[in-house]
Amino acid sequence: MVDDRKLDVLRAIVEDYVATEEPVGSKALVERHGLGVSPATVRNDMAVLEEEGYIHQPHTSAGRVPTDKGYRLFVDKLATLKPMSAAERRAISTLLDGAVDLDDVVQRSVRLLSQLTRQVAIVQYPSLSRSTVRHVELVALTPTRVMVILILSTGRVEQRLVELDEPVPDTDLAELRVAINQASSGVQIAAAASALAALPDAVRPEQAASTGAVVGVLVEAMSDHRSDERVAVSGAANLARYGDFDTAVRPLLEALEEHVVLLKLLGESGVDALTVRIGHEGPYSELAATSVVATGYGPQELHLGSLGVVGPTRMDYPGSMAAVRAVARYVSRILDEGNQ
Amino acid sequence: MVDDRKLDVLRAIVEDYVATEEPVGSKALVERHGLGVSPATVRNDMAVLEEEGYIHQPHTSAGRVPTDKGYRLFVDKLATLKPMSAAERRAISTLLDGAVDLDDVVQRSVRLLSQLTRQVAIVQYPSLSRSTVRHVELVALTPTRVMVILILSTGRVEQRLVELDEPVPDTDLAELRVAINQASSGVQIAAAASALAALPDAVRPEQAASTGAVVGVLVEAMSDHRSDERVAVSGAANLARYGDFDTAVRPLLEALEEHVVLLKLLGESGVDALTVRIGHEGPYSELAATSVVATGYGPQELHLGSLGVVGPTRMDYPGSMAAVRAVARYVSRILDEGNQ
DNA sequence: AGTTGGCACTCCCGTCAGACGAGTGCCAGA
DNA sequence: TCTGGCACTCGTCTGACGGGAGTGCCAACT
Repeated sequence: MVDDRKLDVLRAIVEDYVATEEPVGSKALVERHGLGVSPATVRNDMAVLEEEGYIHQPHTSAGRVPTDKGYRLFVDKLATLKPMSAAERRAISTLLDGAVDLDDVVQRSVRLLSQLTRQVAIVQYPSLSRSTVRHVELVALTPTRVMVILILSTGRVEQRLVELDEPVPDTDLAELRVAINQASSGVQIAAAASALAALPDAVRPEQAASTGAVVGVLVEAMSDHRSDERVAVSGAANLARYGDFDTAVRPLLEALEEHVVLLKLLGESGVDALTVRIGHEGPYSELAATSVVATGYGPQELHLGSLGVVGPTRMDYPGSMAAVRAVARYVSRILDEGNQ
Repeated sequence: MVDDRKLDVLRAIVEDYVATEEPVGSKALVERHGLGVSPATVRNDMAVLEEEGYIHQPHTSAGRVPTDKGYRLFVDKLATLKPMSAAERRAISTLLDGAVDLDDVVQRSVRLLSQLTRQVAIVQYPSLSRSTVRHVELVALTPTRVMVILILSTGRVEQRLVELDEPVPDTDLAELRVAINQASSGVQIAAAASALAALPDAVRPEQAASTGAVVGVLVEAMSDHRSDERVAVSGAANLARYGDFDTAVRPLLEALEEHVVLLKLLGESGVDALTVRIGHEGPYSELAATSVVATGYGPQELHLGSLGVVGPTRMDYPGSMAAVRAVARYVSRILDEGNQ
C-alpha cells in the first residue's frame, strides 16, 4: 500500500536527491522537510517504497535513490509545474521578440531554454513539409543564371541557383514566375511540388527546357527534407556540472553530435502536450541515464517541430517542464504572428 | 647547447606523450624510437632540455612532459605536415562538393574537420562585410507587405519583412527595385549601405515613405554584423577522450558556448597561413591547457573567415595542421567557384 | 669530450588493515 | 500505527607499506 505519506516521502527523496546528488537517508529527510514523523517511520515507508520499486539502495547502509519508476510517479502524480517568475517571463518575451528572422528565433529559443533550465536544450527547426508556399521569386542574375527563391508560410526562405543552357528573356521569366505562383502559392508544400511537376508540359515548347530546369530545382528544394532534420543545440557546457562522467555525460555528449538521434529523442509530442521520457523509457539504451522533457510547437495546434531539454534522470522536472512549456508557447505565438 | 640529437629527443618525447598521454621516460624512449644511444645519454639530453624549458618533470622520478615552449619548438622546427591520404582527400572533395548552399558548406566542413582530426572543429561563417551585393529583390506579398531579399556575392542570402503604412503599386515597386540595384549591385557592402541611405531623397515625394522603409531595412541588414560572429562547432564529443576533465575539458566546453570567445580563439590568420597557438599563448588564461590550429579561408587571398580546431596542448599538431589546411583550401575553392 | 653502465635515491601508486560513521532493519513498548 | 533504541552492515577515509619506474650522479670507457 502506497498511501499519502509515502508519496510525500517519495517526493522528498526526489527533491533532495536532485538537489544534493547524493543518496538521501531517513534522518536528513525528516530534518529538511517538516514531515512530522520520526526517522524510524520514514524508514518503514522507505522499505515499502523500495519493495514497490520506486526507490533503490546503492548498497546496504547507504541512503535511497529514486528509480526511473519513482521519477515517473513523481512526474505523474507529485510534480506541479514551477511557475515562471515575472523576471523569467519578461526575459523570454523580450529576447524572443527581438528575433529578426526564423533562424534567429530558433537560435534564441535554444539558448534561452538552456539558460532557463541549466540543461542541454534542443530545438528542431520548423518542419518544411507541413507549411504552405507563400511565394516563389525568380531573379535573373545573368541571362543564363537564375536564382530561385522559395518563401514559405513559416517564414523559411530557401534559395537555389539554376544554370540554364540558353538565355531566357525577361518576359518569359516573368511569365514563368506568374505560372509558378499560380500553381503553388498558398498550397501545401507536397501538393505544390506535384502541381509544379506538371508545369513544363503546359508551356510553349521553346520554354519547356528552362521551365523544366527551374521547376526541377524547386521540386527538389520542396522535397528536400534536410531542414526537417535540422536541430539547434545549446548548453552542452551544463553537462560539466554532472559528476558521473562515463554513464551520464559521455553518452549524451556523443548523442548531441547525431542530430538524427536528437530528433528521435524529442519525439513528436503534440503542440502544448508535454512529454517526459525518463531514463530507460527512451529509445536508446546508451542513454538509460538521461531524461527528456519535450513538447511540440506551432501555431494553431499545427505541429511544426519539437523542442525540449535533455539531462540526467536526476533533473529538476518541475522547473524543466515549466520552462519548456513557456518557451514553446512563445515560439508558437511568434510563428503565428509572422503568419497571420 | 641544443644540438640535433637533443631535438630528436624532444621530437620523440612529444610524439610519445601525444600518443600515450603519459610522461615518457628515458628507457621507453630509446626502445620505441631507434635513437641509437643509451638511456643514460638520453637522460643527459633531457636534463639540458629541461634546463632550457622545453620539457618538464611533474615530479622527481616521473618521466618528462613537453612544455608549451617545447611544443612551440616542435611545431616550428620539427613538425612536417602529415600528408592526407588519398582516401581522406577523396572524402573531403566528395563531401564538400555535395553541398547545396552556403550554410551547407559550412556545416559540412565543420563536421568533416572534426572527424578528420578527432578534435573540436570550428568554422566561422563567411564574413558579410567583405562581400559585395549581387542583387536585391523586392517581393510584394500583399500590397503593404514587402519581402526584401539581399543576395551577396558569397552566396549568402538575407531576407527581411517590411510593413508599409500605405499600399504601394507594383509599378512603383519595380522602379524602386531598379533604383536599389543600380545603386548597390556589385558594390562592397559598406559602400552599398551608404549609397542606399541617400536614395529616399532622390525619389518622388509620394514614394519617399515606402522607399525609406525598404531602404532602412536593407541598410540595417547590411550593417548587421551578427553573421560575422556566427560560427559552427562540431566534435564536442571528442572531448570525452581526454582525461583531465577539470583543466582541459570543462573550460573548453564552456568556451564552446560563447561564440565570441571562439572567434577570438580562431583569430585572423591570412588565407593559407596556418596559425598555431599553444596553451598560454592564447588570449584566455582559463584555456591555458588548450591549443588552437587555425587558418583563414576565402577565394583569391580574400579573407572571408577562419576555421580550425581546438584541443588540448597535447594534440597531434602535424595531423591537425594538415587537415585544417586541406579543408580550408577546399572551402576556398568552392567559394571561388560559386563566385566566378 | 662525449657516452655508458651501475647504483642509490626519490616519489608515485596500489594494496591492505583498521577506525569511523552514516544509514539501515528489527523489535519492544507506547 | 508510530517511536526510540540498538546491533549490524558496509562504504569511505586514513596511514602504513612495498614495488616499481624513473632519475641524477659518478666513475670508467672510447
